[in-house]
Amino acid sequence: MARSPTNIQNKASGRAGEAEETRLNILDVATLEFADKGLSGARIDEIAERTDASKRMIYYYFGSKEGLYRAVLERAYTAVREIDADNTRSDLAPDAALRDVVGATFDYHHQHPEFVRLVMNENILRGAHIGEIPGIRERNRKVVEQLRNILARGVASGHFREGIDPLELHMTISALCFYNVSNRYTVSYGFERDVTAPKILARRRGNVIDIVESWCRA
Amino acid sequence: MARSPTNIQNKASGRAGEAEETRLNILDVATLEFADKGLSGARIDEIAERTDASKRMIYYYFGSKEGLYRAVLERAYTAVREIDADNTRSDLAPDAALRDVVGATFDYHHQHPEFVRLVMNENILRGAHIGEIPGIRERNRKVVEQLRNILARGVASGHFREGIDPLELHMTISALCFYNVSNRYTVSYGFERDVTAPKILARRRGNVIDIVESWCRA
DNA sequence: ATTCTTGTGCTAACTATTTCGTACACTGAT
DNA sequence: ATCAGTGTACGAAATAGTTAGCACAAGAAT
Repeated sequence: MARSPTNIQNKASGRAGEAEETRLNILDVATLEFADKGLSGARIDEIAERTDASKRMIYYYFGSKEGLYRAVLERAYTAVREIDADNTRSDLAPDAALRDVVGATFDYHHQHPEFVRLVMNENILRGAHIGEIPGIRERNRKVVEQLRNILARGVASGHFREGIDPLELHMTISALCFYNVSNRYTVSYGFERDVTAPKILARRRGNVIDIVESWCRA
Repeated sequence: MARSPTNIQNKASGRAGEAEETRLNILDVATLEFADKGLSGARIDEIAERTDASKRMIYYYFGSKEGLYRAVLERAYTAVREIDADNTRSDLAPDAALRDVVGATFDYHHQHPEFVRLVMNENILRGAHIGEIPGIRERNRKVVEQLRNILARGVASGHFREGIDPLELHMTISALCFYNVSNRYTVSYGFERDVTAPKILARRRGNVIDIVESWCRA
C-alpha cells in the first residue's frame, strides 16, 4: 500500500544521465499508449515491451500504473504552455491578436492529438487526476487573463463589443478547436470527408476564427 | 466475496415480454456502466450484478462484451433522433428555427451526459464500432439537410449571409454543445465555477445560441 | 593500489488477482 | 418432452504488481 517515492532524481551518482533517459523513454511510450487506449485500455506489459526498459523499471520510477498515467498527464499539460507562454500578443491589434490566439489554439490541437486524447480520457475519469497536477490553475487563469486583456483592448479600440466574459470566450475557442480533433471519428460520419485533409482543415480553421471574431465584433 | 445468495427476480409467469424486459434492463445498466468507465473500463461482472439478471443472460442476449457495447451504442444513437425527428421547424422563421435547433441540441447534450460519454469513448476507440450501427449515415445527413434548409430560407429572407456550409454549421453547433458536457471536468479547472449550475448553464446556453447566430447573420 | 561497501539502474521470473467467457444443470410453460 | 430462459460454478487467459538478485561505478578502508 505504501506509496513508493518515485522521486529518484538521478544526479550525482550512478551512470550519469542514463536514469533520466530511461525515464523519458518510458514517458514517451506511455504517452502514446495512454493517449491511444486510455487509462484502463493501456497495458503495462505492452508499454514495457515498446520501451527500451523493462516492466520493473516502470514500477521503479513511477510506482504504479496510475502513477505513470499521472506523470504522462502532467508532462502533456506542461508542454501545452507553449501556446501562450511567450505569446503575449501585445504588439498586435486586438482583432489580429484574437485571430492569432484562435489560430494558434486550433493548430496546437491539430498538431497534438495525443494531448487531446489524454484530456478526453481524463474527462472520462471525471478529472480524477487533474487536481494533482501543479500549475494547471495558474495556466488556465493566465489564458483567460490574456483573453480579458485582448477583449478590453478591443472594446477600447471599438473593434469588439462590451459584455463578453473572457471565460466564456475561452470555452468557445477551446470547444471549437478541441472538438475537431476529439470527435474526428464520429462527427461527420456518413459524409465523404476526411477532417484531416489539408483543404478541409484549412477551411475549418478559417471558419473557427471567423466564428469567434464575429461573436466578439462590435 | 460471497455474493448474494439468490437474486430471485422472477415473477414467473408468461414469457411474453419478460425476455425483452430483461434485455432492456441489461441494456440500461450497461449504458450507465459503459458511459461511466468506457469499454475497457467497464466490467461485465459488475454490470451483471447491478442487473436483475445474471451474467449468463448478458452472453445469452448479447454474445460478448463488445456485442453488448454495440447494442448500447446503437440504442443511444437511436434515441438521439428525438432532437430532430419531428422537429422540422418549417413553421418558424429562419433565425428562430436556427436558435431553436441550437437550443434543443444544447439541452439534449446537457440532459444526456451518458450519450456524450459514449460518443467520447467511441472516439477514443477511433470509431471502431460506429460503422456497424445502421442508420447513422442517414441521421447525420438528415440533420445537415435540415440546417441547409434553414440556411437557405434565411438567405432568401435576408436574415443570413450566403456561403455558409451546412456541414460546417453542424460541426460548430455540435462542438459548442458537446464540449460543455464532455470537458466538464477539465475546462474551467481553477475557476470557482460549476458548469452544471443552472445560472451558468443558462448563460452558456444563451451564448452558444448567440455565437451561432452571429456567425450566420447577414 | 587493492579490496570492501554501498547505492543506483536494471532484468527475469514469479504471484495473486481480475476478468471474460463457458459448461452444465435446472425450471416452468406449452 | 421440448425449449426458451436462467443460475452456479468454473476455466483459461490476461494483467497489475513483486521478489530476488545482478552489474556497474564511486568512495572508504585496508
